[in-house]
Amino acid sequence: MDMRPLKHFLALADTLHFGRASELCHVSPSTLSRTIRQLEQNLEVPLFERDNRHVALTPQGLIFQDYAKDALAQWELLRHTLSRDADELAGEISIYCSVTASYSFLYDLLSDFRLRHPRIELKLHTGDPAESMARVLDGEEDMAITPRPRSVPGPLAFKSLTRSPLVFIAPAVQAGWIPGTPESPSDTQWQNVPMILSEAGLSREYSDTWFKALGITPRIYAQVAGHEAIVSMVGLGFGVGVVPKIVLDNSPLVERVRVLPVKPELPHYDVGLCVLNRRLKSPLIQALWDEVVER
Amino acid sequence: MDMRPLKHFLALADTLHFGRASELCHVSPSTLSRTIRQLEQNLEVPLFERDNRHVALTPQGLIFQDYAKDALAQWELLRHTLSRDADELAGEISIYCSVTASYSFLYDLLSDFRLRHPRIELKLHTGDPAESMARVLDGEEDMAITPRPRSVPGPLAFKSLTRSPLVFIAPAVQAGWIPGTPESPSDTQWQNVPMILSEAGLSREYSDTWFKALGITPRIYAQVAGHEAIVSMVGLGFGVGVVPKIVLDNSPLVERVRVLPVKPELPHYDVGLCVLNRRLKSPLIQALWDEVVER
DNA sequence: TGCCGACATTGCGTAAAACGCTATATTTGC
DNA sequence: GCAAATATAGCGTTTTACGCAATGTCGGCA
Repeated sequence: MDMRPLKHFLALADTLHFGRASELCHVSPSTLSRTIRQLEQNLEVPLFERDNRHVALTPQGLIFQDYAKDALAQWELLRHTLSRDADELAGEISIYCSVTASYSFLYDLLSDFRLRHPRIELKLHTGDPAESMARVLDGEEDMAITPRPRSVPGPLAFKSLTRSPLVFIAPAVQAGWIPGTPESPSDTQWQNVPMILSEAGLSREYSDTWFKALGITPRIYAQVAGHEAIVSMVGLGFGVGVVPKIVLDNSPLVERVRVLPVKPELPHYDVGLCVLNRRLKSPLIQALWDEVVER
Repeated sequence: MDMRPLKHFLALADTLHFGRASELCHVSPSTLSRTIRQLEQNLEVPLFERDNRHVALTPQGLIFQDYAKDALAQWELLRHTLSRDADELAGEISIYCSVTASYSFLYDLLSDFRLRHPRIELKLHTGDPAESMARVLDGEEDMAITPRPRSVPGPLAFKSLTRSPLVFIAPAVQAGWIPGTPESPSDTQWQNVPMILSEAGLSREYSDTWFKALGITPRIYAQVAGHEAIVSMVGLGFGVGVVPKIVLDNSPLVERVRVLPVKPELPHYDVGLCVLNRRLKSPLIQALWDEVVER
């Protein structure tokens, strides 16, 4: 935006003298004269009454003077606002994660980040990790805390934050169907166990693979969205579930459940930050990304 | 003021697509791209995060979007305001006149003018007509109602509005010093008459000339600024005054004074509108001038 | 009254910039 | 891996902006 016409106008309105005003603006008198003429043609009203000897503001010029002062002030204010924002990163980052992530390591990460970039607002959306990839790919969220999938989609970048074993959990109270010897699984031992599994997502895939590898057909009692809900249901005694251990560690129901020491163990759950590759160029995203990389 | 950068920015911010935005703005995509880049360089902050495939507003872009909408709205508002003012004359005209003028013919003139140009504000300043010329010449007033001087100064235009005889007035009540036979003036008759005259101005000049022509040296009791004050003092019985008859006609004290039928009569007082020639180009001034000419 | 100086404006030649077309590089979706 | 999409850089042309010098006009002053 070229604000010179406004500045030139104001200089002339102040001095009422083309020569002096043009000096103030560091342009030739002819340039100033043409600038004013352009303004007048643009607005289709005369701003100055003038002859070869006198210059005076018209009533419209008086109105325009108010406008010009205002517009210039707003422009300068904008520049200051923006330049302050340029020095210090500011804006908004939306992060999708599970409740557990928001309670555990993510909390520390974001605390540090917030101290370093107080003017970046973080919007935390919690939900089922199974959806996290899709949400990031669709651009609904800037980032997500998500388990590393078997293969990371091309447009996505993934940075591991923590690992956590997937574990079988059973109610802390006794129940007839809880496998007595989880170290040596067998179809008979598992066929009557009511399983509480994720509807979808990596933990479900790993569970399915685990059962399939042992030739076991599990009895699925409930399919749940969100690991935290699995803990709840298991704690209530509805069955046996599979969750990352970190979910357990951050659950208020940890006393109500116990880990079944099954063999073979389930794979580890690699939890990390996930973001569109191209969005890494954004200074805000990059700042958070770098914070993670430092760890 | 070229507002296109703002329009282009807003189009891009809406569509987030250079191709479509450039169509909306009737420019080529490369032009739009350069316009945005210029804005960003000017403000020294990025407004869009973009690669070859995606466009997104930065936090600063969001701020600028608010600014741009606002600035454009104000600009349009200004244009409307000014164009309305262009159709209908608006502004301010200052007029200097005597109290009498403001009470008499000027009132009618301005009433009509106000109906025709309701958006022109008139600022009436009253004072001694003797000063009127100087005030107009100095640019302190746009116009003045003033007696036509013996010779009108070059830079001034004068348009006669009305004529009024200069008259001698005496108190209505009897007083020993009031000339008994004003039709035949003589030094003896006048030498003891306390005269109440203008400090300056045409009426004073004419009075002086009248006395001089008759070889009379008047006894000046008081020199007053403003004809109305002369009527007051005469009405109070302090002496004999010289005022334009029109002042008398508009005075509440008209019953307290009477006109002396002196011979020879004083010249007529030619009262009219006076304005700087060069200011006649101003549409406002011209409108009022034309109104006078029509009469 | 006539001349001089001040000053806004215009003509003109040059410099700069703006514009559109085309080409290019990169990315996405199939 | 290929083809479509798309923001952008290069380039030649057109438009615009700028300053200098000239012009015309208005006040002031002798």
